[in-house]
Amino acid sequence: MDRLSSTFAALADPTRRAILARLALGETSVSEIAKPFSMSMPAVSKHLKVLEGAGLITRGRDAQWRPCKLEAGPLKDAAHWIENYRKFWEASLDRLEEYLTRLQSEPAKRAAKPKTPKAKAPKATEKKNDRK
Amino acid sequence: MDRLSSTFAALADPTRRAILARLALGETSVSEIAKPFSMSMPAVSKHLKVLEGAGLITRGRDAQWRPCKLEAGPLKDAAHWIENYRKFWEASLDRLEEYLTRLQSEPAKRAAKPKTPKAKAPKATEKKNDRK
DNA sequence: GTCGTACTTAACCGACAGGTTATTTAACCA
DNA sequence: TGGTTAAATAACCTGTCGGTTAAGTACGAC
Repeated sequence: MDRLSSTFAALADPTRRAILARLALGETSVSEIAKPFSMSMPAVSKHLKVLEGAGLITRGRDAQWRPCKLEAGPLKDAAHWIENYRKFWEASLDRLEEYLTRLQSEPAKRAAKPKTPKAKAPKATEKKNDRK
Repeated sequence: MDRLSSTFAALADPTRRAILARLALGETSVSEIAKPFSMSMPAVSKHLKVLEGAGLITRGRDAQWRPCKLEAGPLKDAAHWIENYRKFWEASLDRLEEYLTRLQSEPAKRAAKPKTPKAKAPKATEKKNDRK
C-alpha cells in the first residue's frame, strides 16, 4: 500500500487517533497506552503495529518495555495532500456568508405572499433540491 | 462511525482520492468519473457512495445523469485535526537541520581516526540509537 | 408504449480489519 | 535456576471492503 493510503487508513480508527494523542504528551510504554482502553493487550499491540507500519510511531527497547514514540512525518504529507483542497472549503464558506448576507438584506420575500392557493411546493428558495 | 473516522477511511483509498482530484476540476457525471479507471461501474458507484457517506461529495440529478460535486467541508475538519501535530513534524525537521548543520561544521571527526582497531561501532554520532 | 442510456442495487466472493484467548518470547529479579 | 512482568505472536472468529456479474430503476427519445 502507498504511504498516503496507509497513513489515512491508520488515522481512520478512533482508538489509533487516541493513541497518537497520548503519545503527543510523551513517549510511553505499551501497557501505559493500553490503560484507557477497554480492550486486550494484543488488540492494542495490533493498533501499534498499524501505526508503526504507517510510520506514525517508532518503538525502542528499555528492558522489558517497548517505549512508543510519535513520528509525525507522514502526517505532514497527509496535511499537504489535504491542503490542495483548502480553496474548496474556503469557497464554501464564502458562499455561505454570501447567502446569509442576502437573507439579511432582503427579508421580505417569503413573508410577502403568505397564502398562494395550491402552492404546495415550497417556492424553491434554493435552485434545485433533489435530496430525499 | 464518527465523522473524522469516515473521512479518513474514505481518503485511505487511492481510487477515491483520484475521484476527488477529478471533481476538483469540476462537477461531472458518474461514467465520466469512471473512465480513467479499469473497473466496473458498480465498483465506482460504491466508491462514490463511500465518499457521499463521508460528506465529501453530493449528488444531483440531471436527466439520467447524476452529477457529482466536491464538498470539502470534512477535509477542513481532517486538516484541523492533523494540524495539532504540526509542531511535532516541524520539531523533527529542526532536529534534522541541526544534525546536518553539525555534520558540516565538524567534518574531520570521522576521517581523523581512519583505523581505530576493533572499533566496529560507528562512534555514536547521535546521542542514543535504539533503531535497528 | 418500447428502446437505449446512465446508473443503482442485489448477490456473491476472497481478502483483510479488529477483536478475542492461549501460547511464546524477552527481560528483570531473587 | 525458577518466577514474574511486558509484550509479541498464533490461531481463530466475525464483519466489512473492494471487486465482480447480473438484474433492476430512472429518465429521454422515438
